[in-house]
Amino acid sequence: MVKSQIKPLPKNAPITEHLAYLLAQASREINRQLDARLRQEGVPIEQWRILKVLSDGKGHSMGELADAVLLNHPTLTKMIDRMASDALVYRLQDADDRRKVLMYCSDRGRALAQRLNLLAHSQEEHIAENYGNRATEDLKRLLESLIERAG
Amino acid sequence: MVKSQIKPLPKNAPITEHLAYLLAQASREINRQLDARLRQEGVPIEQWRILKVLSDGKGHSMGELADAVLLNHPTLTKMIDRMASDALVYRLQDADDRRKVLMYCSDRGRALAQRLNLLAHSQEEHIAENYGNRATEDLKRLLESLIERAG
DNA sequence: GAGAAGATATTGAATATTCAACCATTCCAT
DNA sequence: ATGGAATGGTTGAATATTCAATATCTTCTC
Repeated sequence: MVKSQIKPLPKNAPITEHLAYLLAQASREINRQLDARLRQEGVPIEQWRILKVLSDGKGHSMGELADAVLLNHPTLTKMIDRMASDALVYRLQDADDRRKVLMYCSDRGRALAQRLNLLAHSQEEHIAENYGNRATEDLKRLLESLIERAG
Repeated sequence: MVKSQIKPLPKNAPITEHLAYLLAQASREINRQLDARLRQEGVPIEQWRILKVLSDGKGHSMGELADAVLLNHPTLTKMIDRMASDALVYRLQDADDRRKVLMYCSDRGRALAQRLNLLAHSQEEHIAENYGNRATEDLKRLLESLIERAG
């Protein structure tokens, strides 16, 4: 039995060998493509994420939502302000813990979410076609386990 | 022979099943950790990338650099302004094509780059330890090929 | 149960990013 | 060679994000 063939990252490896860089590059590119599709509805990616999470119909607190959609609290507050004035979502104070604000999406928001889901779904399919189902699935599973350990 | 076992993404899959989301989440988390380390030197990730690219000693045009460090042009211009006033980098007009500006890093910049490389390298090692060499390598190769096809 | 400590969300000022317009230079066609 | 298109970079205004401070409510402790 032979020791692992994998060589350690050389001290002065090019930036393209760093995991942090590869993740940033891939994320940037894929999200740029997704963004281009969602712009058909004039909606930035973060709003799609918010609508998607809220379309389960349950109330979600701001903190919960911020984690789920990868935004920090003040940024989310301001984005929700915009979406509320577009009548896509609305706030209700939590009766059990009155510090909390529960977010819901309106019928209008839910309808938009559905149209956005179609656009996002078609992008996923496009990736799977070009890149291969196997590779796509492998990549997703590796990312999930990285996220789990890194958290 | 059996057809692929991989099932297509359901129409209303949770957001955590979307590749774009997983990439954003993983990139955010890993880069947040890297950022925390680089802050020991008071430098944001983008400046590390810039210094790393420029420490080959050759001149790099702004456009070239913007691509390499994942910033768009105006953002890069302003960041270079700051780094130039910190005497980390300097501009020289390209003699062959006077539209271009070539960027170089100073000795001070190169020294900082070396310290940053150590911090970044130790993070890579930390990831490889916690996550496994095999998984880390697999993930990198999958990301590289995704980037290649998506470009 | 009173008061301190912690949690949740928002705000306002400072900072950073983006979009569109701009200037300078080079390339290309005539 | 000359005028128009294309390329490379910067700037300024508009927009978005972040940090620190704040207000409100809950929980814990004595």
